[in-house]
Amino acid sequence: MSKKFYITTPIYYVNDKPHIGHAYTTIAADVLARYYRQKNYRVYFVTGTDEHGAKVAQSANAAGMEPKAFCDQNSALFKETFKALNISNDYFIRTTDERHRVGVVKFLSKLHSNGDIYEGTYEGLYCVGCERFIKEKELVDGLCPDHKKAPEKVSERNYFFKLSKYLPAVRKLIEDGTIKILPHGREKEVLGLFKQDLEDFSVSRENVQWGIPLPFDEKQKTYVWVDALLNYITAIGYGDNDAFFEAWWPADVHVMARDILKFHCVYWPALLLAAGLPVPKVVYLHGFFTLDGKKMSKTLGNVIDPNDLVKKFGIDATRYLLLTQFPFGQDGDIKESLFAEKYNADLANNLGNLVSRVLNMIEKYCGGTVPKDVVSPIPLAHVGDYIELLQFDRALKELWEAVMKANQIIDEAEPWKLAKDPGKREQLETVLSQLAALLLEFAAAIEPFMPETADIIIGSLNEARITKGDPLFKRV
RNA sequence: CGCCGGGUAGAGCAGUGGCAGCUCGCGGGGCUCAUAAUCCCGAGGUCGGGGGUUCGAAUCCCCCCCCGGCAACCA
Repeated sequence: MSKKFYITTPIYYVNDKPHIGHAYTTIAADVLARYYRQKNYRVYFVTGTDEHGAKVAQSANAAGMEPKAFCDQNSALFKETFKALNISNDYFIRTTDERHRVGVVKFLSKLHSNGDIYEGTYEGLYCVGCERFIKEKELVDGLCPDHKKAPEKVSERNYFFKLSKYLPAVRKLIEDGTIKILPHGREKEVLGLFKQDLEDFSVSRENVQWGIPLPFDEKQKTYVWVDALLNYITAIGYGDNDAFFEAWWPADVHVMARDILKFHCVYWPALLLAAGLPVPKVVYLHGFFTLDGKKMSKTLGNVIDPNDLVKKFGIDATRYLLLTQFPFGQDGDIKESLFAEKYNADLANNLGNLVSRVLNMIEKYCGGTVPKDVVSPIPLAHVGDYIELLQFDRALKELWEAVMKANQIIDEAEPWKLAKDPGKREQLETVLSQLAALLLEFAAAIEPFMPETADIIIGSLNEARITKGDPLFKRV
């Protein structure tokens, strides 16, 4: 039996349309999923949408829709976008799914009966303008800095999770590497959190309507973050399919952006321990990016819709362009204006043109068949290792070095001259066969990143009669 | 206030103690199989500023400046 690999993205909040941040995370996870499938792992790849909470209810109201209808509409947008990006998820979970509700109820009931959930009162300062609780130290002269208004003192009856009881255990699991937090710098950040103010947190909301009712107090709704985290287990059958759940849990890797580190590296393991479940093996926090040096935001109007990129550059190019902006795991800046430049240079000129030259010469000089069975002259030794470490930029760099080297080989060998000299037939056939082998090896290695491109290259070279065909990437 | 990250050629980024690298762009040359593509050569950097450690620092330590993020249900 081959090894299993369960990989997740965060579930995305349906309050917003999909943007390139969502695309970035999901493409990265997709690369891993495809890579491990290629290695014959049994892979289960889950993404989905997070649909509860006051904010969604408000947005639905503003749109004149019922919350569920609003969620149906926006969740569908994510599904469509991921399809447009050729994301190979095995399952798409929605927190409004009935099976998710069943799992959440089971989970919370368990914690409640274990005594890890207790009733308390949350007291805080609430700013109506911000529509949130703010901390005393955030206030300027006793007023909300954004709205210049005094916050109201509000107390709310809530149920709390005994986080404090599990903190030492979670910390130990991180320190001894049972839960790997990557890249390495992030582990330090998480361990730093344990020295700060980690308190028991509320798992319910009294005045939120749009949510999953608590099994032990139907008037209260499940706090949306708890609801959301549980997707990782309900998606694989916690609550309605024990065998399936046992087969896949724990997650081999949770991929996400670094802003939700605390929820995934502290709260989530603690909740799992309380329920007597294994903890995830790896949590990978990738970097944040800015757009043209500015934070991505709706008010600045610099949000990029991944569907627009796909329309302009195609699916594989969009995947490539997003992952090659900066090292995965670090922060970086994305300049949309550079996409076209990089597309032309890397994809149209280097790779696309290489494929054209090789296919054309095989068609012209060798009658459309690869004459010899030889090995590629350029090894791709580390691509797999880099992918396993989520160093996508390095993997792609090694692949592109091979492409550039291939172009050099052609210029040095000058097959067009060899073709004119019958005495050099042997050399001609060898070099073209080597190039064909190189392209096949390249295609296999690029498949996790650019599945369609890989198929086209492999398909072209497997034709009974190879022809030049259409350009892989037209210049823009 | 706190916490995290960044400031390296015109642009985008690697490099974390030992002669400063890659890609794009730019200038010159070559080739003609190819998507005005490709190949070769070249110009271009006080590695944010200052101080220190060291035989030696972009790389380690201290101070400062600038940019971004988290803390706020936008990956």
